[in-house]
Amino acid sequence: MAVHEGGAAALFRPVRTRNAFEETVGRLLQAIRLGVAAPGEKLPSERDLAARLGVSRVTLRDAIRALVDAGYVESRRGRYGGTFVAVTLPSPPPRPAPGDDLEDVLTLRRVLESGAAEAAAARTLTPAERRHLTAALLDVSDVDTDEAEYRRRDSRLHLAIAEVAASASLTTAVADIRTRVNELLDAIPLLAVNIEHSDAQHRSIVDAILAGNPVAARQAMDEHLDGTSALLRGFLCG
Amino acid sequence: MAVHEGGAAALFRPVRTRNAFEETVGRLLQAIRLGVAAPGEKLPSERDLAARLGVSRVTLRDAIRALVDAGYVESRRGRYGGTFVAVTLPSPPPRPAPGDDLEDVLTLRRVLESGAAEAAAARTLTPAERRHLTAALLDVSDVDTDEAEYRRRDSRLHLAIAEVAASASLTTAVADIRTRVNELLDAIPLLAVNIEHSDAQHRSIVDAILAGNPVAARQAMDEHLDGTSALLRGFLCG
DNA sequence: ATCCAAAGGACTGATGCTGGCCCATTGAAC
DNA sequence: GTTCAATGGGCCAGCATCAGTCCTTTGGAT
Repeated sequence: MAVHEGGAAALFRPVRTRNAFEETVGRLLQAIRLGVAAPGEKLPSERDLAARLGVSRVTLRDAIRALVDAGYVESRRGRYGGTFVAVTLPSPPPRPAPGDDLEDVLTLRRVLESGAAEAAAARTLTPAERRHLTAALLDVSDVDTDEAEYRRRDSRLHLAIAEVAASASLTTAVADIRTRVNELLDAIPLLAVNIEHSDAQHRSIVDAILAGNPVAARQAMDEHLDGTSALLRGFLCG
Repeated sequence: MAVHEGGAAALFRPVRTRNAFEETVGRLLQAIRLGVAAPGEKLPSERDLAARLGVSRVTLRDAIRALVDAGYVESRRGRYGGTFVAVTLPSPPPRPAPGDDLEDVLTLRRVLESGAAEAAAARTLTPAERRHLTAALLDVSDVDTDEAEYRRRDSRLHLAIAEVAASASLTTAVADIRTRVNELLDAIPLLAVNIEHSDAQHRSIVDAILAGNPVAARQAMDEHLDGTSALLRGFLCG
């Protein structure tokens, strides 16, 4: 009698997809792409970052070196020096075919992000959290025609929603799934119409969360996600 | 201007919590604890497992050795030999205080598992999937007073629900969160009353999924999870 | 003008993990 | 009874990664 095949795939998956160097590059890229580290901003010092990422300074430096070469960051020596996110970011390399995992990504995103919205609305938010959320919302609606910048602020709003759900693991999961979704979005054009829709939907979501209405928050998020899901399916699958 | 503090914590978290050996032990233990590898069953061969886990055979063997020493598995040499899950599993070591992450775990679990139930109900299941789900349901209701065995079958049912949601990443996430929940459950007693309640709730969940009713599936799962959440909060927090 | 603290840059020895190779054991098939 | 294939057991050279240490650059404080 051998192990049950169904669940085995989920558990006997690779323990480590990438090595420490690659993971580190990925993590930094993720921070830049999601807008957590905005253009021009300074990253933490190498010693600090290495400690936070649980990686040796050598490995971190190799990763930073790769990002410098690729044009994502710049390093300056001396006191008040550091590593800075480039003011003008390189455009991401063209992605290969998204393949089977389109539905995988969309399914997981719906579960995580709608769940986060509901969980956030179910809590009693502190004033700081309410401000954080509102600020992120205003940021998104305040972009003039820079597609890349819009996508970063959009990600930051969605991350902020996950944050106020007050589950660190959930925030992490949302950050990961957004990175995957963004990779797919990079392959398709962003239309002004979509942005207008999104802005209105963002407002509904945040309103529902601030009002403490979990059902409405979930529903608003569902609607919002359905929009981009349809967009992605249309461009990538049709 | 430094990086935005909120999201930074989610992204600048450790790249690797544990080393390859520890991760491997954890993965195998997870498979055993969740009942994916049931007592007496044979694990895949070392060469096969090492490949699936993306780890060298040396590392895998070290991990297996640790599990042999701990009494979780037994190895037999020769053709038709292999590594077998022990027939009587050791009881898990007493856990330290669960601490802050109780709410973290419970929040994420609700998001993932209720989301999985809804996603599963939203699909049109194949006959094989319907059978898989039904079989897992019958398995759970068919346990006589063996607490550990009950928990394994319970986990397998919940995993089966995630599987029929047809998102590999979601299945993985559910497996991980269940491992964390089970660690907490190990610290508290399981009452017969709870089992009866659970059986009825399991039936409602599966019924809703088979009927293709996402709203009912989510609601049933929410109710089910609320039960154990309350139990855990009561025992661990009060 | 000098000093100094904070940052990046560079090196080294120790350790973990890998990939490959061969040996030892077992039970079925012939 | 011999053979053979599949499996666990063990070993080793090489590479990745780590922790620690020291050097270099820079600009504000004195």
